[in-house]
Amino acid sequence: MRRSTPKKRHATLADIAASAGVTPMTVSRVVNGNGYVSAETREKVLHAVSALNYRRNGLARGLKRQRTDTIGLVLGDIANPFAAELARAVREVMSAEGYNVFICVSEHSAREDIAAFDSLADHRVDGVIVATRANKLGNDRLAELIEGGIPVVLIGRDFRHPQADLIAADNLRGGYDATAHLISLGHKNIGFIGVTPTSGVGLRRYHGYLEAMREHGLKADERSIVGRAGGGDQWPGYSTEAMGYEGMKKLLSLRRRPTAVFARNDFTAVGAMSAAKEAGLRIPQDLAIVGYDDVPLAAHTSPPLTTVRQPTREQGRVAAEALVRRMGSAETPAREERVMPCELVVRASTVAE
Amino acid sequence: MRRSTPKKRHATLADIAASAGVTPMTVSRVVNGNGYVSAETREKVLHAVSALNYRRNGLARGLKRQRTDTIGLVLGDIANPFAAELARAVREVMSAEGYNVFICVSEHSAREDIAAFDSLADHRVDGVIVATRANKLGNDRLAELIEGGIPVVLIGRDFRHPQADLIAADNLRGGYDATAHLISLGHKNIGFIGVTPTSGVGLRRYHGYLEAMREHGLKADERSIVGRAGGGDQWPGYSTEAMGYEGMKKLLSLRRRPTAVFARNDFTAVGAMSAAKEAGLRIPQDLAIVGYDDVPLAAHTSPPLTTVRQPTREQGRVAAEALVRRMGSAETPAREERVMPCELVVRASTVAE
DNA sequence: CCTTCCCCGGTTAACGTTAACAGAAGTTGC
DNA sequence: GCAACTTCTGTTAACGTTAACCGGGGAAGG
Repeated sequence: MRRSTPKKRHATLADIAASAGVTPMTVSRVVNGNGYVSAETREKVLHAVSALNYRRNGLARGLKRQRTDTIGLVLGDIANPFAAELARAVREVMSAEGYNVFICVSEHSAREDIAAFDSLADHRVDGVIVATRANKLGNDRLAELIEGGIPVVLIGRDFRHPQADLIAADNLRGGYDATAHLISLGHKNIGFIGVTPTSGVGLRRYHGYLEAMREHGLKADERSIVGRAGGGDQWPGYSTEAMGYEGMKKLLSLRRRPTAVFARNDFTAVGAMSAAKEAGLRIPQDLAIVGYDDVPLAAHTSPPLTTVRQPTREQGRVAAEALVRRMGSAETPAREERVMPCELVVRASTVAE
Repeated sequence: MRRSTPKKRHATLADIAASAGVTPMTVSRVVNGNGYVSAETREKVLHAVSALNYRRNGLARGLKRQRTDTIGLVLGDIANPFAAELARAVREVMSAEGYNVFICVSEHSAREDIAAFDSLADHRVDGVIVATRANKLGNDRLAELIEGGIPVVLIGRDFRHPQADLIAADNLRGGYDATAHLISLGHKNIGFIGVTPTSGVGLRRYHGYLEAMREHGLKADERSIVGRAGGGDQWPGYSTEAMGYEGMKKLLSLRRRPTAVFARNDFTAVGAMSAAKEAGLRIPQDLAIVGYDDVPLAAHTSPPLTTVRQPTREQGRVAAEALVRRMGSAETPAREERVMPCELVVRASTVAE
């Protein structure tokens, strides 16, 4: 038998007050645990609270108190272990400080970026941590929010604003180190998977790659740099095994195929490995591969993947602490920037054991 | 030079109204695009809006309107491609319906589960989709919320409530099929990685495994069932390569080691593969492995992983649609349950090519 | 006994928005 | 010419909470 029940309205302070024979103010004191209330009154109130299944209204509360004890975290891609780790670190700090964390996902689209900012701003979160990639429209809206008075901290988003802190890993250096590592192994023809040369602006690790090639007198052949086709949105923004797989296939079809490949991240690297093995190449003897991020998976590929570890947890922690500071101060503090070092992790995908 | 700027207060309707020489109500009409406003007045108002960088206060608005056009999505583990895909599907439907989605992460802890529910309830979201694993405390709080009138839809959470819909994949059948597949290949000694036999209650795919073994007259040896050590929280809830790796090591040390393994999910399977290869075993000749979820990675392991695909996107979509229906109806509709079929995907980790 | 301080609880007035209603001016229809 | 309707704007009163203030009763201290 299927039945519908009429919808209930939420109990309010006034309902509890009436039921307990006190004023709403007294109930407020009880549920918030501040002010003086006699044990007897508290008892009565708590009884009514649980009898009526009362939950305080955060909207009214936030409106009155002018704060919500909530922050927003904007992520580009939730499927990414990097984002997950970041979120975990942010949450740890914020929980300890008494804040809730609401996560919004932008899927790496400027439009969704803006939608996320707006929706968080509308809800009057006390602050926002933004960890999505930079884009013009998003930056503009972000500037508006910041100038409107919302504390903002950026993680790895290439956007400077005098009133927002920026935390980032040193991806330029990481990309440089990864490439230099391959060069030191004797590789001269090194490919890059994960960005189209014409639109790779802003991808730091790609620029690190270019810099290392140039500094060592090597040519970064445009044909050895592959990424999403036509700059379109064929792949969901960040990174996929599919992108690495397709990219590698393209590289393998070149007349002078690279002897080493630097992939923009570990998943792309895994896809590339898969394509290489399918073509009968041995790793690292026939082809050396480097990834980026050191996701848990990287230690368990075969062979295990050489990669660049970024201090994910630390970035999250530092960003959260910066935001707490920013939210706590009556003035808007001046901008701070922290660039944190990455670390090359050498495994068997570049150096045979 | 470092400088602090004094914090700004947000402009309100009244500020705009004063600046444009109209009443707040008129401004409200302009920013919400309803009611009649002359073109001339609208122009004046919009001018003031952008000049003062006005953003409407969602708290006040929500308080007055008794709705926030926002829903909450509670996930257990954000690092998981399954969760990511789910979130994407939910967001797609919800965006189209005009709702924002705020995501909360519980890290598979009952306490965080409750914290997430409370924080969403406090913010008076219009509805909640819960995709975390069941636990007693969380279920109890969830029941309170539901009975308090918040529309709730569950995804894959083993908890029945007469006023909440439940969407789930048929993990029992999936686990059965995976195991039956191994049995049909001639395996008799089949291990399971990802659950401790004593506390594996509620993990459907594990029960599917047990059922298949029993039905085919095979014994599921307790020593061949491995999971987190001591039921503690050594691994972050869900699944990791590390768990699969350690679990496999344990299985390999048995006197009668299994010839096939069913892992609770793909990441666990990858870890297991890594340990098996390290021990010099060939897959699938010496050891067959099946995973679960069919994450993008699964097609790119070596060998590619046999796994069970669940209709992730569909679950998200169906759940979102159910929630929309639930939020839209004046009555609280009766419970609906949808169990969606899984599909065995055979690859080279069980059957050599 | 009088001051001072601590408890305990009530009263008032917002916080920023919008639903509901009211009214004025112009327009249409017959 | 008058009713009925449309267009525009303003007024009022919440939505549910809490900061700030007020006051009475009792205990403590001189």
